[in-house]
Amino acid sequence: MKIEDEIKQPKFQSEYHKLGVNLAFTANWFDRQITQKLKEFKLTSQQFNVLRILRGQYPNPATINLITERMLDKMSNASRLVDKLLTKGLVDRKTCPEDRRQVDIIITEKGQELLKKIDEHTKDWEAPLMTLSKQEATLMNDFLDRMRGN
Amino acid sequence: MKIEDEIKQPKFQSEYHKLGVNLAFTANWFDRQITQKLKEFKLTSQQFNVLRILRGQYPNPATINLITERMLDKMSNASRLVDKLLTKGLVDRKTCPEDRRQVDIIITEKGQELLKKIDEHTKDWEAPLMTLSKQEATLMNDFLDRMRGN
DNA sequence: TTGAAATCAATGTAACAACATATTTTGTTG
DNA sequence: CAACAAAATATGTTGTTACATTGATTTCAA
Repeated sequence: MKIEDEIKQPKFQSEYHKLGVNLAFTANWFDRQITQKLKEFKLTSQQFNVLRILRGQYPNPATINLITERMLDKMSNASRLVDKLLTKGLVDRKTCPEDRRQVDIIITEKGQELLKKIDEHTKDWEAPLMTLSKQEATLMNDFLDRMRGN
Repeated sequence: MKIEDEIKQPKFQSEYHKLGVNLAFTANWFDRQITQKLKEFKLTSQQFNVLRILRGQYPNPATINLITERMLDKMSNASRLVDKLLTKGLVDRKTCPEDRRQVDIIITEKGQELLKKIDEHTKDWEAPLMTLSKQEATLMNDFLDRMRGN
């Protein structure tokens, strides 16, 4: 459905204005889908994001700093997200011996298994994106990159 | 900067996976920019969104339902957003005489003036989007629409 | 016409986000 | 080495979001 119909706004001031609205709306829509799917696994999309970062590091530990650097939403509080994952037993946390200001965080076996189970579904979650051809996806990635500035 | 560098992830499983991440990241980045700019006017981006919907209706009133239908984030609580705008004197609210379950909400003179002042800046806020040509913006709007499914 | 169902908005609540501040440890410089 | 700055993380606070529930009004059907 065209964005004009989704939010019942018959016309926009410009193609650019429309793009801003469309971008916000679509991203919100997409995130909501993912959030919904993750509910089954009792994870928020941010927790999922962190968990995947930790898997990417495994078997090396990650610090809070490293996690923050790689998160999609850099303002959110990695400390407290890790707390949540810790109480679920999905990560281990201990203070780094070399620099006791830092903490070393590692994904646990349980965390890896959870991710593996989720992996079986992620292809489906990307289905909406597959309405674009691979060339179009590449082009859109390029557009998005340029949009955030050279 | 390419998304790989932004979140320091050297490669993605597929162009589609990358697109999902890029979409989330860029939209978040864009919203954060707008949020920052709106701070000067003491509005959140959602309040701004509602205010513009009300201007679109003017001089007709809008109900909470109508606002919700047109909002970008349809899950957020239009009731409470209107509350906020009310205490700032940017909107008027009274129960609809024809159907006393509904409430009629209208943007005030003060609200219109605020929007007018903000209008002077919105072109600048769209600057990132203007790194795309008009054709590219149109194409991208099409991609986004398709992505949300025919 | 009256009672159940539907509609519209408001509210309660738990979790989360944004931002500022505090705490602990390390680095630096006179 | 002492004192101060910087770095890394944690915590406090205030406001917001998501979702469920409630309360009021209208609609509709028996």
